Amino acid sequence: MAMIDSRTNFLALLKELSGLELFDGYSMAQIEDLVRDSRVVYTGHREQLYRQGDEADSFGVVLTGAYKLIKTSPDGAETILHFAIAGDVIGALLMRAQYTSLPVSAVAMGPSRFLKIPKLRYLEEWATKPELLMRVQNFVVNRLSHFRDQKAMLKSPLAARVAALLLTLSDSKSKSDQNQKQEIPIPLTRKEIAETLGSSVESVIRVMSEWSKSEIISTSDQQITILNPVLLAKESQRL
Amino acid sequence: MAMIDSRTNFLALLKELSGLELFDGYSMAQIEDLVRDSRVVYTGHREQLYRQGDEADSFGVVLTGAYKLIKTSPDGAETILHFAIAGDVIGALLMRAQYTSLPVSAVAMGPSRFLKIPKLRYLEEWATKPELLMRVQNFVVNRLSHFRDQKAMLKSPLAARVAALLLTLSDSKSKSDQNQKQEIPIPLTRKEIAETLGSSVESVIRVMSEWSKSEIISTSDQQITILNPVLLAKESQRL
DNA sequence: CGTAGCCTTGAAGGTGATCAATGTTTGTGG
DNA sequence: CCACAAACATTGATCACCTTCAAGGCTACG
Repeated sequence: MAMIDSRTNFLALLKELSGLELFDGYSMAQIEDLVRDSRVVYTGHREQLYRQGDEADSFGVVLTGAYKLIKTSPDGAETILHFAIAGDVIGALLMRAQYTSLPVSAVAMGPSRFLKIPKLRYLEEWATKPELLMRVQNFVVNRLSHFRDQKAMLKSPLAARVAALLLTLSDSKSKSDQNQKQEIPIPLTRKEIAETLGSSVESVIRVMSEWSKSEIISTSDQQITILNPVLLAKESQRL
Repeated sequence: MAMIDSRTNFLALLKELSGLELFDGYSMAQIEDLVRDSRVVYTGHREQLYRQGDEADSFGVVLTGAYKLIKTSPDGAETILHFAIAGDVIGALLMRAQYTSLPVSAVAMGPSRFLKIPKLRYLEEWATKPELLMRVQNFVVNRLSHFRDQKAMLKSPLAARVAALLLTLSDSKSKSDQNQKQEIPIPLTRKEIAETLGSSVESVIRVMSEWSKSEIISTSDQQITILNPVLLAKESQRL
């Protein structure tokens, strides 16, 4: 179950927050104001942080681990809309006006920590600071940009779309965009890849096992490693 | 060619702007501050308002008509990402930081008018007003929400996706969501529908001519009318 | 030790893309 | 105002990519 830790060394938390892009340049005191009344939530693997349809009464930041944002169709099919990794902001755009219900669920991928900030805090503190609003927008812009890229690849064969997804996810870190091998920073199942691309598990598996054979990628557990980014990039351009 | 009208009755323009959702509740004087140095741009059918890759040095509001936001792939394929109708804000999220190049092109669908506001104005006026930023965010949220809905339908048959698109576009107006027939407020070709859904013209035509025969929709020129919204909604739910 | 989640492989079948050809409407320049 | 080009709509035939269905193995976990 999700556990709430209200007693964690508060100073340590502030320090952790000040390392995030979102709060870059803010003083500890300022950050303290912004996250007052917030709580750190621990979620285990596959545990729900937010449930689609519930009232949107908080937003927050991913501290460690990752969450997938899922939309569940009436017929039970699930679509993954976004992978939120550490530093990512979730739900901020819903914090306005009256009642809003969550358009998606958030589910942890592996043990993760999330800083849950109450809606009131947003309305009173965040929403009055243009600089902060702009920073939040940054995250939205990134998400929009992913949507754009994925939509533009709708007519490409599945292999190209999978390749592009893997490259994007590894780029998130973009430590060294050399021809070196790159790890994908989140544990990712074939099913999740399929649900992200609107495809079927089996098809994704067929595509990826080819790459495993030709040593373009390798998987152990659910850690995918891109062994040959150059070849994978070539795959992503296939017509 | 695009024409710029810097002498239009300025008062009339202000009045027009004050009728937009974006400026709802703002005084003429306030609006005047926000749009100082802006120009009304006239674009003809199929004419480009913005070109993908160009520098993002302005943003703005659609006054009349409509624009489609297109992403062109290196291989020449075009994907339509968004239909911006009157009142919609375009490009605002790009108005920050240093240099940014436009991720999409904007092309007029029929004769349209656009209020082009210089980047500087955004940075100095808009970006300092939380209330205004939140309003702009509203438009982004809507766009995100469309992306979500479309992505969630990726596994549905083409007919369902076309139906959903038509319903969404007619809902934009959402004057009366009765079972009455509804007009789609923008001239729309089958090719554009295909490019929106990542499909082919021929397939879209096959789907839609069925509906024409069964009197669910009708087309004259490029004006599509939904004759039977209920049946079309049923189509959109087909597995 | 049994269930649940994940991975894999094979076979069959369908949806929709592609190619090709033609009609229709719109727009443009002589 | 006519002729020609460009954009749009349509229909048919073929075929590939993926989905679906089925069955089995593997690992983790209570």
